[in-house]
Amino acid sequence: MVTDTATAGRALPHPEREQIRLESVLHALSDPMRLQIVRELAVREAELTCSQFDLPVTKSTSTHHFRVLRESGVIRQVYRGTAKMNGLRRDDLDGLFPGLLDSLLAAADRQSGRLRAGG
Amino acid sequence: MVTDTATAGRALPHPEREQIRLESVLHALSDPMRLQIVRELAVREAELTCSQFDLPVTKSTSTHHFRVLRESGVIRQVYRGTAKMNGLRRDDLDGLFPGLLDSLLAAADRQSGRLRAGG
DNA sequence: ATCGTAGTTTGACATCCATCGTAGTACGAG
DNA sequence: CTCGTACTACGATGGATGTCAAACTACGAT
Repeated sequence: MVTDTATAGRALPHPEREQIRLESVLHALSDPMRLQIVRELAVREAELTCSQFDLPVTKSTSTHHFRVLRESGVIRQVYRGTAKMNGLRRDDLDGLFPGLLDSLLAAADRQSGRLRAGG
Repeated sequence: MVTDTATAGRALPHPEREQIRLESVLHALSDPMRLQIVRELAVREAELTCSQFDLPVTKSTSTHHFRVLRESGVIRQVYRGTAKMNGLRRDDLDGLFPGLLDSLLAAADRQSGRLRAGG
């Protein structure tokens, strides 16, 4: 039943670093749900399972968003047992677009604070 | 008689600086056509008319893209006679999200060079 | 073997989006 | 007033997107 990649679990397609397209990254981050996921991944600085995020959508929709993030090269997903660990591809993004991720995260933080303060 | 600033015939709705949303900016820039427009505006550092861009789409589509950029707060559009001048809202964007625009432009430049080199 | 947990897949649906063509509007020059 | 230029508005269309519900798969624990 289990394939020969048993310990690694199922294989998930990721773009190579060189294949990551800026437009796809921006598109991935232009969704509030996905931006929230990325912000949380960045602040925790750890790999998180999908279910550790408290997203106001169903599981199917979560799956969809995580896949968009993975296929655009923003996160890396790895199976560990029944869980699926999600990690930010910080090295790849920083290598490709130095400073971009930090600017984006800072911008998101700023806006978040601004919205919280100004209503 | 050509007046300096106020032709003021048609007024175009722009979001105030505080109304600009990061997600909308990212969405606006996630389209290749619009990213190209913004890059050109940035490198020229001047206001350009719509027709000064050499976009591989029809005029209707151009109008659409410029409107998305304006409504997201990335560019400012002003009528001058029959022409429509387009300018990057650098001050507003830098004020809201310091460093973001430059990081994005640098990322776009990098990718452009990478794609040109690696075919 | 059975079960529960975690996530996937499929199908459906409403919406949005990029694009086009054609017809229309605004403005300056003659 | 008429004409050309520059851009807009409208309608259409094919494709992507976000969302859900329901059925399904994979894995660890009991």
